[in-house]
Amino acid sequence: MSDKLSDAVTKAWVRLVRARHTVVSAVEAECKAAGALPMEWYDVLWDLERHEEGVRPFELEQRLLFAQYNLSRLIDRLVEAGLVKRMACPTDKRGQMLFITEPGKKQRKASWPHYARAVNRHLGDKLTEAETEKLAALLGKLIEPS
Amino acid sequence: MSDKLSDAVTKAWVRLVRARHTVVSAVEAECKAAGALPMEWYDVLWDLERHEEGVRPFELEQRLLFAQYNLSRLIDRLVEAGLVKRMACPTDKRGQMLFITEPGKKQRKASWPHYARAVNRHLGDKLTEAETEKLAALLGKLIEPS
DNA sequence: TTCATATAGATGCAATTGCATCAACTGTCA
DNA sequence: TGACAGTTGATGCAATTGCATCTATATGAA
Repeated sequence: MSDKLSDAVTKAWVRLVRARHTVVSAVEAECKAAGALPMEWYDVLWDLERHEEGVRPFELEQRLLFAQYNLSRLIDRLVEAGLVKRMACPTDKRGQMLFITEPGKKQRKASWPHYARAVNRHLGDKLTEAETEKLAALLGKLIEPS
Repeated sequence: MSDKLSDAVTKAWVRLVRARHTVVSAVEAECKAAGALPMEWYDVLWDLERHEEGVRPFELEQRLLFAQYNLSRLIDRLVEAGLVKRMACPTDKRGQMLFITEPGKKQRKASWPHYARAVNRHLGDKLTEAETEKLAALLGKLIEPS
């Protein structure tokens, strides 16, 4: 029983993977061509920008669903690119606090319109407002903890 | 205008990425722990199994949305593992025909129940039948060519 | 305190991916 | 025909990812 998949579940599974792939690769290709930052970089910068008080890497890891070792190296790259600053964490000597730099803010902001346009084109324009809300609601159920 | 994202579109975009990540990583982790084949291997084998007459790599590329260079090397690995056979293509000397081997069929089949259970658990069980169908229909609209 | 266990983050190494480009055909059109 | 653009698949090299493990510090129980 539990190792039968209904047609509906199979279809939803396949389409979840396909739709995400189709939409994300179209958006990323367009944004890359336009010179925008990669999506992951954008996400980190955006999170840091909304938390001016500083962010711990493990928070980012949880909020953005990164693997720890990938995030660690992504931060390296962001720091090297001058978009993020690492500071020692005052309350935990193991840890660090991350901050977005001015160039980071500038580049994040410059990338935004490209993402907005691309997401509208490849997602927003394909659904009505009501459908979009319905989709978000259904996807929400897949994310909620069990 | 087109570089504004409505709240609904933003939410759907974020959740599309999150939901796929959450569901796929849960499914893959479970299947891997159970000793099942990786999802990509499974997909290729399943496609080959349904096309006993042989499959050209470029067909796989289109049907399964692989990048050409990734597929080329994935096939290398499958051949090396003895799950797939490469044969010269009789009608196009540039090309090849791919076939699943008996061990390939066996392993594909052995992996199936693990995928079925995991997909049921992480997707099917989170939605009603009607919701699942609605989700598939909405995702379908994101895949359809423009 | 003091030891055991858990958490934060980094890193060496192997595997995979992305990019650019190549060689070997095919198919088309003059 | 025969040049030429297009297709099929492979590959060198750099970048990224995954895995396992490590160091340093924190935390909690005895």
